Amino acid sequence: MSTTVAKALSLLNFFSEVEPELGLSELARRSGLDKATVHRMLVTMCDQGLLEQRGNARLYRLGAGVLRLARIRETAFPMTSVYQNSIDVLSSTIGETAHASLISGRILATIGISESNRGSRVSLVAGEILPMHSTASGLAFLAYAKPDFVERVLSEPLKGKTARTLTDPNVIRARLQEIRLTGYAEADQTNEDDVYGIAVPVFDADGAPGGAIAVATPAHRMTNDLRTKTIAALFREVEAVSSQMGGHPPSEFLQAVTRFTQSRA
Amino acid sequence: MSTTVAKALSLLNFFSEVEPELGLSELARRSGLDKATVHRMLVTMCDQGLLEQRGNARLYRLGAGVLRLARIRETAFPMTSVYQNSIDVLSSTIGETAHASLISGRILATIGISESNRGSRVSLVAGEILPMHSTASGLAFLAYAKPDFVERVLSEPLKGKTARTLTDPNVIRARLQEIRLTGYAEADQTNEDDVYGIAVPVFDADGAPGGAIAVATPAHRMTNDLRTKTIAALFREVEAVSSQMGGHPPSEFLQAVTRFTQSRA
DNA sequence: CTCTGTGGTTCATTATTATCACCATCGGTT
DNA sequence: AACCGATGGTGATAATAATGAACCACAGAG
Repeated sequence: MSTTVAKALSLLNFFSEVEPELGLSELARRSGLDKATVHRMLVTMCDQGLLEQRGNARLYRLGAGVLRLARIRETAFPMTSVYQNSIDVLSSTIGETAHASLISGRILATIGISESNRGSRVSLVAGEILPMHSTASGLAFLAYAKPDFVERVLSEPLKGKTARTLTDPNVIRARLQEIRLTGYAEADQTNEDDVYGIAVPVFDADGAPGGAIAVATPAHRMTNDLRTKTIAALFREVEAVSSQMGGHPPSEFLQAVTRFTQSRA
Repeated sequence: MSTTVAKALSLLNFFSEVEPELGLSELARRSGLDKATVHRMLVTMCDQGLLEQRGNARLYRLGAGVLRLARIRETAFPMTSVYQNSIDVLSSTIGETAHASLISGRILATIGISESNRGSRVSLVAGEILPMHSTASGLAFLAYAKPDFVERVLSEPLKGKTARTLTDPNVIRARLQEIRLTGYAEADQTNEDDVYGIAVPVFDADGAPGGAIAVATPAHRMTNDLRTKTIAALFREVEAVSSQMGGHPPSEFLQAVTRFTQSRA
């Protein structure tokens, strides 16, 4: 994080669906960097198209450059379309909100959402960053991530999002071991009150986790039946996604899936 | 361009639909930067999610971070969807390939393509950067851009893409004046042989040009009839796009449109 | 009219960055 | 095998670019 490029790019993480425009002082405050420093970075990022200034207004927003880059990536390596397909299936069959996330550097980024059409449902914001330790998706990813990646995450301070969030690294390590045995991760109100999440990792061609797909349910609505139904659906879709993108889940994961399906029969 | 952040971000411009993955040495060569420098930049950009390394392979490609950023921008300020709609209409009514581009920093980036379904048609690559001086879109944009922007573009060396490319700044300035009078720009094989482009600028809420929409036709197929038909369609769509996005074309442009429609009646 | 916030600028100091040389590895040739 | 020319990647030092405090100008609130 000591490089200037990293500092500049980290400014991009402050933009979100709910705050798509930010001012100079605001960004300086949040990043902890000097106003002059931030200003220079913003100007160069505008110059490169990653950001742009709202006409007369002084606020900054994400620029057209990100649209172009995303388009290049998506035409060369279609992933959002594949994931979107699967989470659409999930939300319609389960009747709850589903979402997909991909590892982006060291953070997990939501890249697809499919909300259920029920009146009461979990609502998510596009492009949100999922905490690794408190979300089902994060835990599912961590369980299969490289050990040094896991340790880097666990060495950082783990924010308690709710009263039930796991913040003890040792407890989390034990949890990851459980997840490796079952193949899926659960987050019962550990990231947000009243939200029960179940997630499954998605793997790339090298057997490394590339992200996760998940279903988020209002906690009070979760039953044992819905739980097994959701897990089965997630396993089905992770299989579909893997085959479409040439992913190769590790044998450890495939065995867990087999155990689950056999125990149901 | 002297700042390190700009140098790092400029590396992103070497990725394209046809070359979605690039190696360290290749990027160093094209950028003219030192290998070690480029390597450090690539590592930090990977760390920030803008890039990622293809598993075991050494090549770098655009990361999931750009997908996330694009999603945030698109949900907050939907533009690609609006543009896509218009160019779909264009390509189907005219029967030729249409595309849309947005200003991204100092470059014009293709963010939407709608190819015609004819056997012989102009084919475009997604995410391509359009030269300002040799494409119809570029000229249409320049004609309404701020003078200092125009001069900055014209002060750089202008590459002759074909035998017919305009490279003399003074000739181009005169051309921009003509475009302001007519409201549309034409590029008869000035960017690519056998390609005849017609473009119209799109304006944002402040009356500044934000991009362009264009129709590209195989040059041999262009007739006076097709020409006027295309221009009329472009004017219709730029009006549609403007109203949907709250754009405000300057009076100079609106007058040119009026002159065109009256001359047809 | 002050007070406090904003976006933006300047410039001496300092810390980051660029550069060179280097190493390990791979694949094809001789 | 030995060689060659690529490749990706690494470290130390010289050179450069980043930093941060103080500074404007402006706008809205009291």
